[in-house]
Amino acid sequence: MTRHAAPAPVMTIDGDEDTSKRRQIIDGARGVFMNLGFDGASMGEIARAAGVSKGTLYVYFADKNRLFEAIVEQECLEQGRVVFNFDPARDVETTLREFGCAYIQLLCRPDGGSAVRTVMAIAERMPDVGKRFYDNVIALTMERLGTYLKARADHGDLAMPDAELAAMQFMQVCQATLFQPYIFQARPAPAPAEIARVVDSGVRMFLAGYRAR
Amino acid sequence: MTRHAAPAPVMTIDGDEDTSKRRQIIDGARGVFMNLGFDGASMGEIARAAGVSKGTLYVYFADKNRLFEAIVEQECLEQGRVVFNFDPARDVETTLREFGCAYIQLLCRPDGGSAVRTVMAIAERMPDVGKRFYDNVIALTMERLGTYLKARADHGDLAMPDAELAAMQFMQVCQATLFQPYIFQARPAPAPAEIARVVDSGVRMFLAGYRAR
Amino acid sequence: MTRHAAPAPVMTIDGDEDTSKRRQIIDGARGVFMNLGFDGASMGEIARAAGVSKGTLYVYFADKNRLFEAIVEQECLEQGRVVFNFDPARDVETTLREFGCAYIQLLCRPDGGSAVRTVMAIAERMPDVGKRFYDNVIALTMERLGTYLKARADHGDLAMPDAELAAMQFMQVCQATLFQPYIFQARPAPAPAEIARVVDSGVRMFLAGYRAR
Amino acid sequence: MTRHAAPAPVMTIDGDEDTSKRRQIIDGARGVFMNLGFDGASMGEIARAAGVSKGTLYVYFADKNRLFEAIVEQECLEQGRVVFNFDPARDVETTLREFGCAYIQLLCRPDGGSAVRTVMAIAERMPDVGKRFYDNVIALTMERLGTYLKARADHGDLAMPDAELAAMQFMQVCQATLFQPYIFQARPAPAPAEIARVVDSGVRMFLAGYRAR
DNA sequence: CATGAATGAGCATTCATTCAT
DNA sequence: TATGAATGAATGCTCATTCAT
Repeated sequence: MTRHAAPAPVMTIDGDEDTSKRRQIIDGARGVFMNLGFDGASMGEIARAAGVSKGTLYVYFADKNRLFEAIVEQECLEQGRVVFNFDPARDVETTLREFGCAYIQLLCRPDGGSAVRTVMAIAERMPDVGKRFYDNVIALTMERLGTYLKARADHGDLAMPDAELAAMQFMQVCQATLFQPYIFQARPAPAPAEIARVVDSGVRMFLAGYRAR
Repeated sequence: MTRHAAPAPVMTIDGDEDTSKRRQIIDGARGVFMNLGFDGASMGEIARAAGVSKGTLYVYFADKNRLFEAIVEQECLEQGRVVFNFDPARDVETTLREFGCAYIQLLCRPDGGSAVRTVMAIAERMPDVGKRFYDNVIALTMERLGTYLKARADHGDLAMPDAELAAMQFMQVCQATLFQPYIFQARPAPAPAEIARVVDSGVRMFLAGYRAR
Repeated sequence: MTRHAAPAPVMTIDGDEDTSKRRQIIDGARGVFMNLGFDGASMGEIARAAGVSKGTLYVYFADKNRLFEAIVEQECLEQGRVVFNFDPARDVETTLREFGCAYIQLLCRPDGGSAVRTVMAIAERMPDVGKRFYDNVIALTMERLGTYLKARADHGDLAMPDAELAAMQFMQVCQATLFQPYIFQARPAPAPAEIARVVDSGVRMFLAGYRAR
Repeated sequence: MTRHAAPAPVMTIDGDEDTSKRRQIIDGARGVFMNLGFDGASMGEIARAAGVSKGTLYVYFADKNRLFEAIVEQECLEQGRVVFNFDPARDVETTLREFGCAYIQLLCRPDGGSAVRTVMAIAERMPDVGKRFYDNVIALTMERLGTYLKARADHGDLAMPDAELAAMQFMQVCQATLFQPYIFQARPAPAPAEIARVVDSGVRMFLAGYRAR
């Protein structure tokens, strides 16, 4: 899926094509892109950060756009790999509380916030990149949570007409006073206790609305 | 070196400094910055859009950063001027529904979304700008809604330990499936009916959680 | 005709728009292009030769191609302005001899030869430029000589079915052993005496073929 | 550093050094150089066209210049091998007409024109290459034609003081309206009928001037 | 104050060349 | 010998900024 025209290593047994240079570039470039934004990042800076020459960048990526796309793709993969515990057998309150805290912690990690910020910033000029990130990261999480909620609804704990809407509502409610001050640099990343407090409040409101009577 | 306060206009009677050139520049520049982002906007383009020469830009603003800051400042002022009907006498459900719809419509207007996107994008490099926007636009709205909610709590309609948290929760819950797909360009701006549906659901959840029993 | 989007001088009385910078750039660039060829000439070198900054080049010309086109256009104008004495009243032999010598001298001047070489070299990638040069320089001279020949034919001195073909034949015959060794750098520019000898021989052959009997 | 003479092939019986890789490179590179010019041709493109790696290019040729020189050398050899029928026993008019047509056809073939163009273009920067091409292709043809003309002069058909000058005059006169429009891309390659017409006219003029009386 | 011509540092990108394998 | 990954200098071009008028 993410295969590119990069030179294939000759003597590796397993198919990890992303080893060595290509991966090294992506790893180095991610930080630069995320810290400075697409326009703010220069290929020279990226080359330095990745520990390769500028020319090598172009051996593995056709141009700056493609390199950026690969970074976002990688970010999608990694953020998509984050697994929350949606075991349908677990009780709703604990599950939501744990998920909420983990989700906010992810969003408010320097990496998480930067990815959201950087991709959102470029979305107008590179809609495909924006859509891809939304689909593979945000919508994916929403779907997974939605599936869990539906399972609990079938189980009789919850009652809701639209599980995915409910999922997104919960994800949003958890952000409440946490994410926006952080992403706008109005406040530093929230402390775990603060997160717990806000998520707790969110869980209470969510359950008040959707608990089966 | 060049002054930041606008030159005193010679022929105006009242001291409205923003009347003439300075204002004209801000008005022209806003669109360019919001559509193309800070880095994407060039001073030449801005000069053209504002109908002045590039040199004149530097008569009123020390550099590109300062001009951008002024734009955001102006944006704050204007978005802060948006008044929602928080008449403490109005009933909660209607007030929330109306506010929610208006708020989402504002966020999902090309201008509204662009401002959020543009400021968020630059927040890492220009934290002051980000903080200022957050404080004057988002937090301000939160405070106003919070004040209203508190009034209704005092009135006995609602019961809540933290009115501002509740306010932000409501603002977030209204965004649910609407704002993020829009800002990431995964979907076009939501239709009014869709907004109404999501806001409705948000109001229901909010009241389930905070209605006084 | 050759008007471009260059800034117009404000206080000149006559309409010489090409004064100052634009002209200065063209003059400086010509040498660089002609000596090094289109690809060999760098915009940096051109800027240095013209005594302006690299940025200024782009104020007057959209890109390297356009600058080159302007050079060729200028060259066409100037080479087109070269006037040979085609007074229809003059006798054929003298006229041809004088024209032939002047023409070869033009072709074998460093400037003349370089223009031919440089434009010919780029003709495959920029056919318009090649065609323009051919039309405005070579074909124009052919037409003027053709017109003269026709006049002399009408006068009864010459007899020829196709005056323009005859004109080109004469132009080619004059080059004989002179132009190609020069343009291929196999020999330095021919001395006037050598030119006279070859042109003389060409005139004799031409008149043998086309003198009216 | 790297040798210029080709590596001694290990498995060929006869000493034909140009058989294998070196020849393969030259064959592949010729088209690229001729189509794109010296500067326009990249070593990467050449490697691809020749079906070898970029590194291999440098095994056989010290650098791009040396490779180009070898191409021209090869071109000289091949164009020098083109044999026109200069049988001294053949009658002058037929011989000239046939040679003229063949010569123009050669010049106006894509390959022929491109070689002339490409070498002429580089002659200022690589005078040796230009001279070599002139000597081995153009002058050689001139000498052969000159030798034939002299033979016919000795035979009594023609009378001329300088056979090589006469040869070049004929070669030039044949080009008349054909070669320059073609090489400047002002017109497509001339049709055979058109060539015949112009060459015919050239033959007539030539014989009028040099036929023994 | 207003202009816009001029600047030069900076950018993304290309490409001849090298070298370890 | 043959490879192709890696290099880094050089290129065309942009743009924030300055300054004489």
